[in-house]
Amino acid sequence: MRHNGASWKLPGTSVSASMTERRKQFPFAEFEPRWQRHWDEHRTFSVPNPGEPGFDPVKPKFYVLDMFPYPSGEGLHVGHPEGYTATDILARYKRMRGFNVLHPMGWDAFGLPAEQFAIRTGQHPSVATARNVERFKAQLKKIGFSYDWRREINTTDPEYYLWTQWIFLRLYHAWFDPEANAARPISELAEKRRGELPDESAADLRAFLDRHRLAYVSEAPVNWCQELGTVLANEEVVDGKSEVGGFPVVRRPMRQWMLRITAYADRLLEELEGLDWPESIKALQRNWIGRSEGAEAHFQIDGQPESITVFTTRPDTLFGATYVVLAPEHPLVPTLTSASQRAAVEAYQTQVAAKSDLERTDLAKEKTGIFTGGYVINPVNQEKVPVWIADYVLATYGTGAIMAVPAHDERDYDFAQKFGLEIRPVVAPAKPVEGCFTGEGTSINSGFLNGLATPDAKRRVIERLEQQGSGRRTVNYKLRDWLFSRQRYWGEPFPIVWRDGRHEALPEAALPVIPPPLEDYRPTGTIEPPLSKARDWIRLPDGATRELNTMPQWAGSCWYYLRYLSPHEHGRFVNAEAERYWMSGGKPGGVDLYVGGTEHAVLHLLYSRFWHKVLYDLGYVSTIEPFQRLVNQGMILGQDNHKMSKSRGNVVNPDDVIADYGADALRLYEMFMGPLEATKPWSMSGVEGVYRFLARVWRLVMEEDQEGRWQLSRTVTRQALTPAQRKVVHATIQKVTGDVEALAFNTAIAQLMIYVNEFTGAEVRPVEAVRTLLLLLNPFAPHLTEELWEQLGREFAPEFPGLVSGQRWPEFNPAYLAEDQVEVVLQVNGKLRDKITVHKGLENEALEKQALSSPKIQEHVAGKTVRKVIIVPDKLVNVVAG
RNA sequence: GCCGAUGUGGCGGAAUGGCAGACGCAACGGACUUAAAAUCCGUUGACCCGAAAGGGUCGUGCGGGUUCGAGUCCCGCCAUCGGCACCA
Repeated sequence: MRHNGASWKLPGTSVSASMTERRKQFPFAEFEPRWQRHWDEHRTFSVPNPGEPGFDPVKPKFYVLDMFPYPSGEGLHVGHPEGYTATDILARYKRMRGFNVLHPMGWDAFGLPAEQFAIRTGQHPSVATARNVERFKAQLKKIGFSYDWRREINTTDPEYYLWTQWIFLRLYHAWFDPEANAARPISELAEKRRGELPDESAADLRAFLDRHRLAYVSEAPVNWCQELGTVLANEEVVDGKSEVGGFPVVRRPMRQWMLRITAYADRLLEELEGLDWPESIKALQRNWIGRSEGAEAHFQIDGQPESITVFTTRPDTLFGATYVVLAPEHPLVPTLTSASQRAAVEAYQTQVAAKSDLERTDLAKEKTGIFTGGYVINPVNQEKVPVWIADYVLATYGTGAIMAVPAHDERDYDFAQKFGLEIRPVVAPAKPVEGCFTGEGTSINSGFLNGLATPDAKRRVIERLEQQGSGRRTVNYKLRDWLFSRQRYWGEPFPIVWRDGRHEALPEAALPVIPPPLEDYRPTGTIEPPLSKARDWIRLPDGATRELNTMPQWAGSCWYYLRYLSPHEHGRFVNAEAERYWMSGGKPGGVDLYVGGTEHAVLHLLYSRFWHKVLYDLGYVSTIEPFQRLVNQGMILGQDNHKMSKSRGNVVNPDDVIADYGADALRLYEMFMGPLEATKPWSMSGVEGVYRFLARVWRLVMEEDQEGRWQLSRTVTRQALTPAQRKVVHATIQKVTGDVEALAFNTAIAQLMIYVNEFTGAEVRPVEAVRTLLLLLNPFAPHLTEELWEQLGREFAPEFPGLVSGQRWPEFNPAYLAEDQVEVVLQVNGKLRDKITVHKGLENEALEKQALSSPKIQEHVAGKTVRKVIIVPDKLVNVVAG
C-alpha cells in the first residue's frame, strides 16, 4: 500500500518523523505555488482606479490596510502574517461580496539596521534594502495574500520620498491659525502681518513667520544619543535610554527641526471620538496628549520688576500656596537667588544637570531642592512666600514653575514635610482625611472663596485673576512638539538649504533631494551628521549649503496609505480623484480597516493623524482622519508561552510551517488560535489540527486510485441535500458571514469544521454542499479551494466556472434554518432538570402545562409549592418552587 | 501610584442574562493493519452514589449583591500582562 510512504525509515530514527519526510496528506506543495503563479500572472487581485479600464463605479469600495513592515534582514516571523491573514480574509470576502477592494502592501525601508549594515560592509544601504524587500516579498507571496502588487511602494524610492519631502514643504510653508483652528498657508499670515505692521523690516517679518511655521527650527534641549550618533524624539527614549539599542541618552541643546504637532493637540483629542478604534488605544493617545485644564497665575517677585508664572489645575487652592518652586533650569532662578544662597543654588543646579532623566524620575523618590533666598507675592492675598528650586518640577511642562500647596498635593506635601515648610489646609473634605487631601471639597481659609465647592471656587478665582491681570484660564498638554531631524544617513534629506545662517525651502522642481553616495557611512563621532562628509553635495553653486539632517523613520509611514491610492502618479502626491474615491465613505476616516500591532498606538498613529489633518486643512485630502477602523492584532508567543526571541530559540518561521503543512494551514492556524486581538502562544499540534481539517476537506472531494493518484471522488454527486444537511449548510453560511464581518475568524473556522464533520461521514456528498463549502472556505484557504474548484469543474462544469475567488459569496435562507420542533429546557429553581421537544411557537400556557407534567419536574417540585413559572418561548421553562 | 486589558477543563479557546466548556489540541478506547504511521468511529470538567442503566453534588480568580435564573450585570478585593509615571 502506498500509505507506507515513510516506512523506509531506518531503525533507531526518532519515532515521530518530521513532516518533510512524512507523506503529505494532500498535494499542497504542488498546487499552492501553481495558484500563486496563476494569480500573479493574471493579476487576479489588481483593482483599477476610477477612470481606468475595468473600473466598475457601481461597486462600493473597501480599503483594507496592513501596517507595512520594515524589511529587516531577519525575514518574517509568524507574528507578521497574523494581521496580514486577517486583512486578506476580509479583502477576499469583500471582493466576493461585490466590493472594489483596495488591499496593498509596501515597505517602510528607511532605518538604522540597513545603515549599520552599510557601515559594516561599505555597501550602499539601498543594496541591502532591496535584498531584504525581495526576501520579504517572496515570503508574503508564499502565503498567498491577495495584494495588488502593482501598487507596491517603498519609502526609500526617490519617486516616493519626493512626496515625503513635498509634504514637509507644505508643513514648512504653513502656520496654524488658532481662529480657524486649522493650518493655513504661511503666505496668508505674511499678508495679514503686512497689513497690521506695514513698516516692519523684512528681517523682522521673516523672523515672525519663522516662529509660526508648522516646521520650524529650534535650539531647545534634545535627546542626544552618542552611541547612535543622533538625536531622538521623546517617544523614542524609554527610561532614559534609546528605544533602539538601549543606549544612554543625554539632554543637550542643539539646533533641530521641529513639527508643531502641539497646535493640533485639541483636534487630535476631539477627533478621536468619531473613530472606530479600540478604547484602549484611544485612551493611550489621550493620555499621551495629556490635556489638562487649569490656570496660570503670576507671582510678582518681591523687589523686582519680573514675575513668575505658574501653572495649576487647582487655582481654588491658591490661598494654600505657602511657597513656590521653580525647575532648576528656570531662567528666573538667577534673578531670584539672593547673594547668600547663590553658591548653594548653583551647586544644586550643577548636581541636577549631572543627573540622567532616569535618576531624576524613577530613582529619586526622596525630594531634593534648595531655597533661593527670594520671595514672591501671592496674587490673591499679597502674601510673601519663599521660592525654592527642586528637580521634581519639570522645566518642560507648563511654565516650569509651580505654586506649592502642600496641604492638597502629595508631592508638595512630601517636600514641605522634608524642608519644614508651612502646610495650610484650604479645602475641607466631605469626610475628614489623614494627611494630604487631593480631592474636591469646600474652600476654607480662602478669603472670598470660603464656602464654595471646588469647581465654583476654581471659576471664581480665575475670574478674579483675570480682572486683576494676574492670571488667566489656560490649558496645558503633555504632548511636545515633534523633534523631526536625525543625524543619520539612511533617511529622507530635507528639501532645505541654508544661506547666511537662514533656512530656505528648495523649490518643488528641485525634488527629490537624493542622499549622496558616501565612501564611509559611519557617524562622525560629533554632532555633525554623516551627510557632512559629502563635501561636494553640500555646497550649491549659488553659495547656499544643504541641510545635513535627515528625517526620522516615521516620516515615510506618515502618509504611505495615501500613496497606495495612485502609486505611479506623477505631478501630485496622490491622484485627487483616486483619493476622493478610496477615502470617501461619509465617515471621518478614509481607510475602512487598518490592522497592526499596539506598539504603534501613540507614535505612528498620532504622527499620521497629524500629517493627515494638515493635508486636509490645506485642501489636499478629503477626510479629517486617515483610519476609520483600527484593530490591533495580539502578539503571538512561542510554544513555551514566552515572547518569541532568538535568544530563547522559540522563534517559529512561517517558511518552515509552509514547507511542512502548506500556506493554507498556516493561514488557518493563525486565525484559529483565538481572537485576533488576544495574545496567544503558538502550537505546532494546533497547526496539525487545522492541517488535518484541510486534509478532510480534500478527501471530501478527492480520492486515490489504485496507483495512488488523486482523482475526483465518486461520492460527490448531484444528489439533493437532506433537510438536516441543508440546515447545516445554511447555518454555516449565516455564522461564517457574521463572524467574518466581526473579524471573529476562530469561530468561523470552528463552524466550517462542524460543516465538514457533517459531510465526512456521509455516503454521498451533494455537489451543492461541496460548492458552498469551497465558497465559504476560500478566503481562509484560497489555494486548496481554488484547486478543488478546478477539479470539480471538470466533472460539474456549470456549477464551478472560473476561479472560486471570483464567485459571489453565498446567501443563507432563513427558511431552511426554521424548525417546527424545538428543544425546551426545563428548570426547577434555575437548575436544569429535563428537556422536552415541542412544536415551535407553542403557547405559553400549553408549554407550562407540558413542563409541569414532566415526571422529573414533578419529582423536584414534590412537597413544594409552585410559586411562579418563568417562560421563555421556544427555549426555557423555569419552575420556581419553595 | 494612575490608566487599560485579561482571569473558564490537562492546553488553545466557545457561550444576544437562559443547557458552561462549541471547535481544536492532548489523552484514552475501538476499527483498519502482520505491525506501526496515517485515516475512521467513540470517550474525556471534578467529585460522589450505583453491578449497570442511571442519578446527584460542585464548578468560569476571590468575597458580596441584583435576578426566577449570572461566566455574562453591579460593588469590593486578588493575580497576570501592557502603557504612563514627580505632567502640578
